[in-house]
Amino acid sequence: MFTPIHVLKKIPLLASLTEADQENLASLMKHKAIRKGELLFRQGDEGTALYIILQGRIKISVSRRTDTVTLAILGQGEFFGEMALLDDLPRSADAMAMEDSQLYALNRKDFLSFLKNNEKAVHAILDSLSFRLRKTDNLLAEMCFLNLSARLVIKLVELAEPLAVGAGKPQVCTLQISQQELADILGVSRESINKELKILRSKGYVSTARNSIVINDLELLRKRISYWV
Amino acid sequence: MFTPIHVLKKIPLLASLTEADQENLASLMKHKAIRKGELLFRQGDEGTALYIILQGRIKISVSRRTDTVTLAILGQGEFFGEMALLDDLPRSADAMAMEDSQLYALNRKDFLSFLKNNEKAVHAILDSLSFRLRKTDNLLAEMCFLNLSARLVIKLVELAEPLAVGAGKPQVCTLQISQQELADILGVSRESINKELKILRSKGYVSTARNSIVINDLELLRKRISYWV
DNA sequence: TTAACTGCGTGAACTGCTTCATATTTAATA
DNA sequence: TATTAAATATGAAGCAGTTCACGCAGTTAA
Repeated sequence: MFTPIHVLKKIPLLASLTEADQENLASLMKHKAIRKGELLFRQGDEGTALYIILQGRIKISVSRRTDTVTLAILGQGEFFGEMALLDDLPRSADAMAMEDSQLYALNRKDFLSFLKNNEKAVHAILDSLSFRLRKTDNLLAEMCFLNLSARLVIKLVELAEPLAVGAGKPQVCTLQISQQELADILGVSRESINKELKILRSKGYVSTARNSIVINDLELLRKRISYWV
Repeated sequence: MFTPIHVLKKIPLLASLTEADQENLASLMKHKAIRKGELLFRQGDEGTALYIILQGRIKISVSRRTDTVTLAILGQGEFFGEMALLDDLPRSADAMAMEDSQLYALNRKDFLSFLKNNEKAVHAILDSLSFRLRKTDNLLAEMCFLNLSARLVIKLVELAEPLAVGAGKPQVCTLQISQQELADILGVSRESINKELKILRSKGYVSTARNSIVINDLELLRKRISYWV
């Protein structure tokens, strides 16, 4: 069976548990594999479970007609889907796998009784909700205050940050993302993204290819942000 | 002393408490009066207390240079400022009194120990954070999907809803708000709001005056929303 | 009772982003 | 390998909302 206990240990939500409790909880969770492009749930669905990402990336987004706006992209160790369990309202967004992914699913009943017995887990949830609220508020402010050029650079750096671990100079960083996905994240058209990337390319900040953007020097982009923020 | 216990009883956060506990908690809280236009705290401040609104309206907003975007307007019975207490980060926004207001302030230590001893209060906090997160996500989606005409009507109805209690037909409703304030809420310029209001006025939906907008028939506006949403 | 200020009303010019149309390149698959 | 589909590239036209400029009316302060 697939039991990556080393992943569980890294999850803040579960960090407070003893190893025995972790294993115990793990046995309650259902392992779930999902292929790129598949929907885990969609807006309006009843919320039945919380998900923890063992591997892969999950996109949380809201759609209307043909338009889509991406609220978050979550990766290994992060969890999502707890909101509908807490307030008993329908799913507020879609959750889709951006790549083949491995998840743990914890159903409503087990999640709530887990919360009841683990004060630290409650704090982890409170922390995470606070964090997300701050992030969304920020996003809203950015949306109002900054134009696309600025928002794109900020988002590129944000996406690159977790990938740029090495200390080499210059810090090169490859984002596996399509222009359409970037457009959805920033709430603009794909063409606008393309136009902005052209400018960044001409200035040597990035190189682009199909489904990828290479940041040639992350530090340079970081400096560029301070112009606006 | 000013002890509006009838207000406390209506606050979901405290509803689970016995009357004795409510009085006890009330004695821990500091009463605070604040005049229109005064700042309770500003972005970047250290978070020292949670506030409960006894009377008045508090605007939560973020500013940059001369621009402002309003994240929420809170009224009687609502609480705010808990985020910075939960995650120990600086205030993420400004809080300003839109009118002379009466508040209760509960300091960090008392709030956290209150949470520790009241499971239901924890749930109230979780609920409220979930609710706000849903609301902000919605706002972001609206911002991306809808033009100003739509967003303005939606916001007018949202602001009018709590004031329109009577069942008279048509439901008339007066909003005490300036065009600048509306503009800040919707993240657009005052001139744009003025232009849209002119259209709504010409169609008979609203009448306007200095610092006020009268909705002539709330139901009519509600119907108008369904065109877009 | 002026004077100064604040909030509203409005037009003109501008601009950032959208939409549409059309190619081109690259990857998937029959 | 040929065919199809998906992602990128780019320009032209349009439009929603901004900025700036100004006038006006009601409200507050001197």
